Amino acid sequence: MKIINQKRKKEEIIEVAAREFAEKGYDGANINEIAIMAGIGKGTIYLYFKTKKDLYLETIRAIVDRFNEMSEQIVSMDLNPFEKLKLVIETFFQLERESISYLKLWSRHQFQHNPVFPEEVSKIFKDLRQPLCEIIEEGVEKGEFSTPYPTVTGYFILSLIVMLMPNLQRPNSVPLVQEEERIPFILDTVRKLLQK
Amino acid sequence: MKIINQKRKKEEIIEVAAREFAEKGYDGANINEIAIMAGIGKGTIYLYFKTKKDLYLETIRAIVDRFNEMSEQIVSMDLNPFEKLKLVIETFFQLERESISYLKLWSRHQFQHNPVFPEEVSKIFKDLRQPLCEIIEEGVEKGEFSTPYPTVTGYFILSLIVMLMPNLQRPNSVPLVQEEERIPFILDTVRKLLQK
Amino acid sequence: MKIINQKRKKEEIIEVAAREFAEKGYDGANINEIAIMAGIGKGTIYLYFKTKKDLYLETIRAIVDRFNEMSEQIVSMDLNPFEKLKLVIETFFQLERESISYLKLWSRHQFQHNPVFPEEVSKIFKDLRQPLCEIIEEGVEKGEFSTPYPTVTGYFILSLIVMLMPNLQRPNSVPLVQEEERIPFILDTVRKLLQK
Amino acid sequence: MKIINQKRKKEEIIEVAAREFAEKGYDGANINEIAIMAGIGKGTIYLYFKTKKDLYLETIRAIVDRFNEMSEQIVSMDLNPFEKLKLVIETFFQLERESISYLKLWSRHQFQHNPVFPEEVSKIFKDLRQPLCEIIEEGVEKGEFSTPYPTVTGYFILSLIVMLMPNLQRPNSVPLVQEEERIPFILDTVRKLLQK
DNA sequence: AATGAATGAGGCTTCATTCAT
DNA sequence: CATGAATGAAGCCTCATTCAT
Repeated sequence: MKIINQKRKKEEIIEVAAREFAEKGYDGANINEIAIMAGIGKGTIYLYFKTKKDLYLETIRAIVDRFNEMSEQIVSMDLNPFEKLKLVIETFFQLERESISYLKLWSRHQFQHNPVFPEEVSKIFKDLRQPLCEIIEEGVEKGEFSTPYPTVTGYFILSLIVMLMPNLQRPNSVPLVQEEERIPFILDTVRKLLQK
Repeated sequence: MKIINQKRKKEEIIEVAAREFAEKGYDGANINEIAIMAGIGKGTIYLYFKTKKDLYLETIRAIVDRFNEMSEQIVSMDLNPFEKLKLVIETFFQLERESISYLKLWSRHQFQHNPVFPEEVSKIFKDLRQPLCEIIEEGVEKGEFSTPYPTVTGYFILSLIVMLMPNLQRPNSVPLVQEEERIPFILDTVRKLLQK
Repeated sequence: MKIINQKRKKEEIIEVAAREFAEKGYDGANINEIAIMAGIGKGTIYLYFKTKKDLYLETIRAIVDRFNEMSEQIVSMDLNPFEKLKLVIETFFQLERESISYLKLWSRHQFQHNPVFPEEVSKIFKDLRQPLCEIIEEGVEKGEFSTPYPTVTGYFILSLIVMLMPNLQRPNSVPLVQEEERIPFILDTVRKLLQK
Repeated sequence: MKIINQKRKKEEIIEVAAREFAEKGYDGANINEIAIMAGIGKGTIYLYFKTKKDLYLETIRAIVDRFNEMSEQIVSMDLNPFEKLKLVIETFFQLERESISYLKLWSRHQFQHNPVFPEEVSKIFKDLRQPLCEIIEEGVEKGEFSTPYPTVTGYFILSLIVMLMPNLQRPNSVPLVQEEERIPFILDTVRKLLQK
């Protein structure tokens, strides 16, 4: 019972911390502000996380776990690879609406070298499943897709998805693709990249 | 004469600052270390840049300028769009070898929602030319390429290029594509995405 | 009955607190650790002691009381002064084996200008009997001892005793005197200092 | 030149720090207050000392060095042991008047186990010369003194000296010996302890 | 023009103390 | 009575920035 409450409290703090870290970055984030936003005292955070770094890494870890959960659900479904891809893509756009902070933090480390705790973060990201990659590999094995680099293509599609999320981009950096056009466009691109 | 020296000095400082910012991020970067690495006194930096933020933004500005220069050179050449694309791609891989710091800083703002000075950096990036986008648009106009979203496709190819630069990625995050395979693979992908 | 239990509880806490204070000093001591070592909750300590300072002072007070009890026993015995001195000395070495924490705390205030709560501690130490001093004064009165400063000599002997307790000294600071040699050496010194 | 100034600055800070540490102990001392008392900014202290602990240990080290200098001077003089002892004793009382902070800090670690950085402090105190011990040993060798434990006797005399410094004692703890009586009394005691 | 010694705002972290259960 | 989760004051330390030389 107590342990469950502890866990819930940690999750609450992580939720708030994710917002702060996503908005201001690791160094810009302020433990005190996180506490205030979480409606608790500064010291309370230290009951649940040993240091700011710890809080950050546990936040990253929580994101990885959440992503993996979703990946597992989709990958294990009884669908053909293309339908699975579509589902993953839809799920990402759902995340954009529901968990933009998580998505920001994830993308900051998913793509490109980031200077905050590279080793530790890399270790955590080792556990992150890449459903697009897995599905494409599966499709190639089944003979439904064709590409010389399935994994790279998976990451590549991922970057296209992210590119079409205005909230993850610099303002005005990437031209608007109408919301309802995004998924068809991505699927069309997938087809081009993976057709036999 | 004096002004020329001033300009050279600024460029030298920016060169060093780019290394520091690329390696440690904005907050992690240390003005004193930049001074030491530049072989000058800490105070001297403040003769050329009002604040650390200023130095950072001017560094970003310098990168944008340098990139634009190269873009201008290539775009204005008398080549067909596909050959231009190839040249841009080759130039990026050349940058990877010669100016990794610039590339890191550029990619951090090009592809990541980076939390440092988003408005100011966005303003600077507004001036950044996107040669891939321009060339693809040109190719579409000339009827040599076909794609519903030329600009997005330009950014998309860009992200593929970056993805194949191990130095810009988390360690072990993206599978190795042999160096001599990279450009052919990218060009092949370009063809798939832009073929009529 | 309840009050008796209260008293016993206080004594238990003080016992543990003495260990912690002796080992880590006042500031280094940790209320939570004291609670854990005492097998009670942190809040419980505050049912018995208003503040950490209070706990410290009551610990000192307890030590003074315990020492006084022993002093009273010995001083009131029907022995000649020299035998009493010997008994006191033996008692101190017994304390070294059985109550090293008490001894450490006592000696820290008996011999060192210790910066924690000097006034309050001084007030408590006013009540501390100095059996060596008393006995020497008695001996001088009875004409068995001779010294111009009986009290100082008492303290002086005390410091010799403490000096021969390795556990109270900096590691390796004072050369070893074999355990069985200590009391004879002290008594010999006493004779030198007090002989007529 | 610059290095000399640096050294002088360090010494100035140590001078002030010694006062603060002597008065309030390590934990009670406040870096900011030390800075204010030294008439400098808080950050300046950190130009000369890496941490508060470092400042403390360097303060202890400075005390040890100063004491050693005096010891060397006296021990190497061409006097007989008894006259040297007298000189050492006089020097200590001179220190009492001129460097009470140093004396307080020294005595806090010279006598008895102290909880602040015991290992590091012990290492520094290993270098502290004990002139009384040295002189007594010399006297024993020359056949002028007689005692089974020359070193212990040296420490013992030392504790008598300290005991007669009211400023190092709890208020009212040790009875007053008139200032002009102190040295004769100590010398008399020395004679008793060391006579053949 | 160039320097680097000095500064102090700001942020992380600890821990004695409180109080709702 | 007893608890321990929660608090926030307090203090160490960093580092961008200043300014006297």
